[in-house]
Amino acid sequence: MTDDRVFKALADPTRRFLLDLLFTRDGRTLTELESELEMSRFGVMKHLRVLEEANLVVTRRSGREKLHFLNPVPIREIHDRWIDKYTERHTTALLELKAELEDES
Amino acid sequence: MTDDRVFKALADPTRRFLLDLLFTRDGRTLTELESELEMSRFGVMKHLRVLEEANLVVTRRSGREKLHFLNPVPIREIHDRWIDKYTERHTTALLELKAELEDES
DNA sequence: ACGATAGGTGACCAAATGGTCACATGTCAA
DNA sequence: TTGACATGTGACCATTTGGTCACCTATCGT
Repeated sequence: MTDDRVFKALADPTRRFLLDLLFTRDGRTLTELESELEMSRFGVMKHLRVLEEANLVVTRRSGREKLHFLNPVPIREIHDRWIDKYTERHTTALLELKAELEDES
Repeated sequence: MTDDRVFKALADPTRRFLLDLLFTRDGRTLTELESELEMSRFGVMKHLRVLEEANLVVTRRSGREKLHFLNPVPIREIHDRWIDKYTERHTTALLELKAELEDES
């Protein structure tokens, strides 16, 4: 199963935070990402490698730097696996209701 | 973080298979789900508990039976976290292209 | 009432995972 | 060309996780 890498990659909070960082701005280098985390460079590197092998992050080399980009395709595939077209409207409605309730509290 | 439970729950292939089973047909009991897996009842029970705590599965008791239902809401939330509305069209197009390519091969 | 059936708990073990470090390679800039 | 900087590798350790089992409780049908 190739999807296993994706889910394993998403299982760690640090890796999700890295995706969040790349979601706000793409094309960052390892050292730039490292500066946002309370962790050694090696730890961050390991996490980025896992994300890359899961195809959630794609990279491009530029001289001695390696630029990281978010790839949303695998996320979309997760969605499509358990949300069928018929009930999607319903699910969205539930989410909006939940958001409203949380705003009030 | 409450989302941590969701991602941890999805990280295991057995749990994803359980979700697949419930996706095809809801309202199954523990023993019915167990019969579909090569694992002891206790293993399946542990997995179902993790899914339930992540709110990916909701349950209802009926006598001595416990019925399990798939809840798609957390899946939808994952999607919305990293797919912004603007690029969603683009991602869908990529997926369709990928599906076409795989059909041909 | 009572055996059979459905579900539940806690302890326990092997394997996978997250994190750090010493050390190494490649590239920039003066 | 040489020192500083960006990235990479392998070994290593503590913790978490997946799985099983002995034992227990609750409910059904007869």
